[in-house]
Amino acid sequence: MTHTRTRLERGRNALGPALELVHTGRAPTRAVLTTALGVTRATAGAVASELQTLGLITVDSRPGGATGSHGRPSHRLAIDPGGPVALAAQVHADGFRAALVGLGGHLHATTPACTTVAADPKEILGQVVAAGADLLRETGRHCVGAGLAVPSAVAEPEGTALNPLHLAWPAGAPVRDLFNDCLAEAGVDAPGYCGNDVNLAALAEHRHGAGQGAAHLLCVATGHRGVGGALVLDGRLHSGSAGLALEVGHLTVDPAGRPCHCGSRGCLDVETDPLALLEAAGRTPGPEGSLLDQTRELLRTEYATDPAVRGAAHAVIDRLGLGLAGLVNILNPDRIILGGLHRWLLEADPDRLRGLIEAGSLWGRSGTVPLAACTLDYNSLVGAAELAWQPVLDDPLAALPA
Amino acid sequence: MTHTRTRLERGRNALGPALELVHTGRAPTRAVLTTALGVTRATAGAVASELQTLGLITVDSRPGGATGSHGRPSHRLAIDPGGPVALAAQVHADGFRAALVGLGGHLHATTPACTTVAADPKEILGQVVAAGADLLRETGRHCVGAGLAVPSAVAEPEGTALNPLHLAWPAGAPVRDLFNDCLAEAGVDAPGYCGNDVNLAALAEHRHGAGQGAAHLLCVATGHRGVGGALVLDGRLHSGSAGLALEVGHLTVDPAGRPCHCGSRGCLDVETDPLALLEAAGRTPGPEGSLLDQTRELLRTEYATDPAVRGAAHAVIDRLGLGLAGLVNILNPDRIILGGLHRWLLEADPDRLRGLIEAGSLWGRSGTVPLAACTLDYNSLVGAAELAWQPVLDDPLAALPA
DNA sequence: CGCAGTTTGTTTATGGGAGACACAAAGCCA
DNA sequence: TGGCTTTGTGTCTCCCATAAACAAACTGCG
Repeated sequence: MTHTRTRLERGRNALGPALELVHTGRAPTRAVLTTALGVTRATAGAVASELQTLGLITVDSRPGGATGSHGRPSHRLAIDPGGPVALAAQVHADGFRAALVGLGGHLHATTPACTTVAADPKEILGQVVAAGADLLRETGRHCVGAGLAVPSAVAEPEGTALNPLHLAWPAGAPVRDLFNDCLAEAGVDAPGYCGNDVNLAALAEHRHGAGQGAAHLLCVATGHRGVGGALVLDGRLHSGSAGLALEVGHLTVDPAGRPCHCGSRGCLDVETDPLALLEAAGRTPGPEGSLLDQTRELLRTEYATDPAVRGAAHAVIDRLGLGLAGLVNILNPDRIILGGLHRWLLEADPDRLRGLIEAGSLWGRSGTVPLAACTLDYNSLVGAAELAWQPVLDDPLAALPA
Repeated sequence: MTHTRTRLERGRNALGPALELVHTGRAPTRAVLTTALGVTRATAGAVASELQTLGLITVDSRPGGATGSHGRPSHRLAIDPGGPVALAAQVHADGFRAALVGLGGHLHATTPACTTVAADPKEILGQVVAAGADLLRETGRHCVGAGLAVPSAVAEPEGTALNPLHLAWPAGAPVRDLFNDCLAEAGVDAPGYCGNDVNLAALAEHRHGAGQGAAHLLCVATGHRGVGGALVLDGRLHSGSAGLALEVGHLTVDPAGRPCHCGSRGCLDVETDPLALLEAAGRTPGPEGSLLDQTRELLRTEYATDPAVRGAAHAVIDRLGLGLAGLVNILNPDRIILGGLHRWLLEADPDRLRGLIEAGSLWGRSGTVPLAACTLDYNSLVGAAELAWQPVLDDPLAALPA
């Protein structure tokens, strides 16, 4: 059961990589943990039991069922469902939401979607943090940290929101500091981190969703308004030297297109977001439901029957394909995942989009560009939690006092 | 002088990082090596003397001159000028060149520029390798490996040249295999590596030139024809999942511009290369000298006096600025360096180019984008040598048999 | 049922590499 | 010349990981 004393008390070397392997589902058993870490069985055993005593994972020595192969069955490794959690928060154009997320990207609790919006960031952040703190109180969980997803580029290392256009916040709002203030006021004793929502969604998808195993993952998504991008390189989010990478919204995809608030015309931001599709289809935005939901319904119910809808979808797909081809030429990712409306467009006509990317990129002409849909629910929330989990993944012993 | 025996014979842990620090000029003395590695003085001393016995660096315990500060003077560390070399080779639209490059990016010998061109890659590679082998014979140096720079994207892991348009080679030519064949035939017993010339130039500039210290370095350059780009992230070349990243030549910078061989119009490739500047200035390419040299002369002698030349330069600068702003929005580099004609354009009017980038990028609007010129001579050759040196930098003991 | 074969977990002995520490060396400055 | 500062060197020790041997648990077969 337990190991010798001398082993249990020691350091911090392979612990982080081992926890990350379990966290991302790449080490379901102790045997594969051994080979994935490239260490001996003895070391892997010590590391696993150390993580177990930290309360982070469970080591199940009685699999019970048949293993399907020869030899002694390996111990099952899993995230401890009773372990600590991270507080995740998201604010967007239509409201906010909070959640508790454990290791492995497991959602333990979520608040219902709240539709309050306010021009004062402190006000909204106070509400979402209070909602998260309530969840913590109800569940009695230990909280390792808190993460916040915002629909804006977040400058590093300042932690300021540079272009929160769709929140009507002041540009340059110090979201990270405000978030930490709200955490302190709500009695949550944990560090707070902030990031762009699409960046965090990409991170979550890379670790737990459609991006698993990709070395260079590109994610492009449109939610309520505007278009965001993200790049995960070798497992780490590439947010640029100042946190401003992958601001893909202003790639030009139609030189004669709509004017954009950036001063140019035909930007991805205004040519491929939900409003663009509705307008191209000759529809006016309805009063209820978000624009994203309206486009989803439109594609689901009328894409097959209404030529105008189909034509509009194709036009938007064509512009999206142009933008993605440009990104592929610059980044050469080995997987592309699409979220929001872009996901529905991909699913409406995958071949059209794929063909455009392959025709428009050097790489596409020489092979197949793997294109997939985001699959995770609440991926921005899960990604926000990843920010809070990162110190634990980097060094579990240092990050957990116990 | 020498250390205790037990220390000299051991492993391979801090050796690589230490050699890289000396190689890139960031560890001029043993004291700063100690702090840069974050280890104790004892460890740094053992590592330095190990590298010395390997014949890679010199450790000078007698500085002689005044140190300018208190305390015992630290031992000087330098690349051993008598150490091994890498064979570097470059082929381009107008010919080829070979060189021997030591650690630290030191050029030990170069062949004169040769203007032979041929549609058969094997023929040219045989000639350039033979020239390099002659240099090796003349100098009697030990060769750790060979690197080749080509003006084409090089697909990894195949090692094939995907778009050697300006060499009139067949697309998909297996350059790395051909290069290794030529090395073997020339009696050079060393592994051969290949890369894109601009990528390798960026790598060289990052380690020894204008890119030193940059965490996210973007390099854009135009040589004889076309435009290339490169990105160095955290000290490693980012060449994408298949070696095809930073194919920036086909960013659209003028929707109504010249037709491009890629099928689109107004690509960076055809709007900002030397030919584009000459045409915009109303000049016809002269018979002698490369197009690059002609544009350099034009800018040097007539930019200040001829309004047509100035207007043409400004037009090209404007398009380059548009392309760079797009790249900055995607990559958010903390330094941009320009080579070839782009360098001369930057030096002709730095404020104009800088202003365009800052106006056109989210990051630029919030701060200063560091923009600089490439400074290294033969940076593609030095970068090609870096490929060959990389195994030594990663693990000196494993890479050097002695 | 028992045994060979296979794979995995556990224990013990061993060793390499880096840190802590004390001391020596080599320059400044008064 | 003697204090002060910084750096190089030797010794001891500890920590982490490995190797090797053994034990455990399952499959499949006769």
